[in-house]
Amino acid sequence: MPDKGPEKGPRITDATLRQFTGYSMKRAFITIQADVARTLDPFGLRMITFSALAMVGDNPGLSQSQLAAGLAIERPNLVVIIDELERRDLITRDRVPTDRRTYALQLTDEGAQLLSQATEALLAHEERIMKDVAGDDEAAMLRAFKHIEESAPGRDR
Amino acid sequence: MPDKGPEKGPRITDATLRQFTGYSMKRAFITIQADVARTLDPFGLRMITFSALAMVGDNPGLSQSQLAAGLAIERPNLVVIIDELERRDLITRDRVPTDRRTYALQLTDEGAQLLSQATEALLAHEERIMKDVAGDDEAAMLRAFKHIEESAPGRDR
DNA sequence: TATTGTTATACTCTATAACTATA
DNA sequence: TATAGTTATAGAGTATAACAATA
Repeated sequence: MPDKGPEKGPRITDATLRQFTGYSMKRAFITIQADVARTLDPFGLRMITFSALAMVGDNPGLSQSQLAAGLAIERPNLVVIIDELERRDLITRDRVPTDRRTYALQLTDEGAQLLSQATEALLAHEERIMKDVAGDDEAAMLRAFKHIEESAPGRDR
Repeated sequence: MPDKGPEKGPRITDATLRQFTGYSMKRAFITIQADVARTLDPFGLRMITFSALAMVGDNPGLSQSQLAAGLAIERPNLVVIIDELERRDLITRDRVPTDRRTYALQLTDEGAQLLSQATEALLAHEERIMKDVAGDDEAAMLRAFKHIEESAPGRDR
């Protein structure tokens, strides 16, 4: 026996799992997710609270139901998220006169400023994570994502 | 006002979020994840239990610690997974004489057969989900995943 | 009757501390 | 003392049922 190399290494193969796009995508996604979480932490934001801020910023005046649908989360789960963002004076819940059931969500100036800063930080991190990915490959990946999303059977949510 | 179109549509934009690869990847991943879950359900498997079967199949005799590391989950969480697979007679926990602390995990014949059937079903579904993705784009996407994973700061887990 | 926001609740996934038995 | 497997537990994230106010 010549050399077994470092005795401790797990030396595990994932050959079968590597056949599946979903497996590779999960690993890449976990990497990105962890980096996003680290990047947003100094702003007191999580992925979901940042997404909520961004979507309210893009769609001022939308309702909680619309936002929940846009974020693909259930309405009850959005309530606590909006509670938190409102408590921090990042968004406002404005009553709408024509339908007193709904709230019109708006960013405060402070919310818009935080969103802008967090967006900038995320873009910088994204650039670092994608630094070894060829520009053509990134474009191809985004095309693939679009087709995958469109392949969903029940994509009416 | 000419035509407002269907009155009910949310008409929400995610322009800001679409700047981020992580956001598009999350949506694509959720699509795939849901399809994988539907596909594995008839086999009584979840994504994580299928992955455990596949990795034991590729690495017969590995320990629970090695498997947990390979699956990137914590050891305590693997225990219940192995409990379940063992109870269903899909894998065995064999004592190893040289180190009585560890178990050597093996697929049973039944486990190997179920793994084979589930793998076949997953590959068929994968083909359907990727049907509109150009072959070059799929290869580019997988290259991108690899670079993203390698960009992780603390990738020593 | 249906919808918006809400409360309560439950289930899954994930993470950590601490124990036991072995080494 | 260190490690493998285990137990208990806690925290996220996510999902459903049911209610009050309003349409």
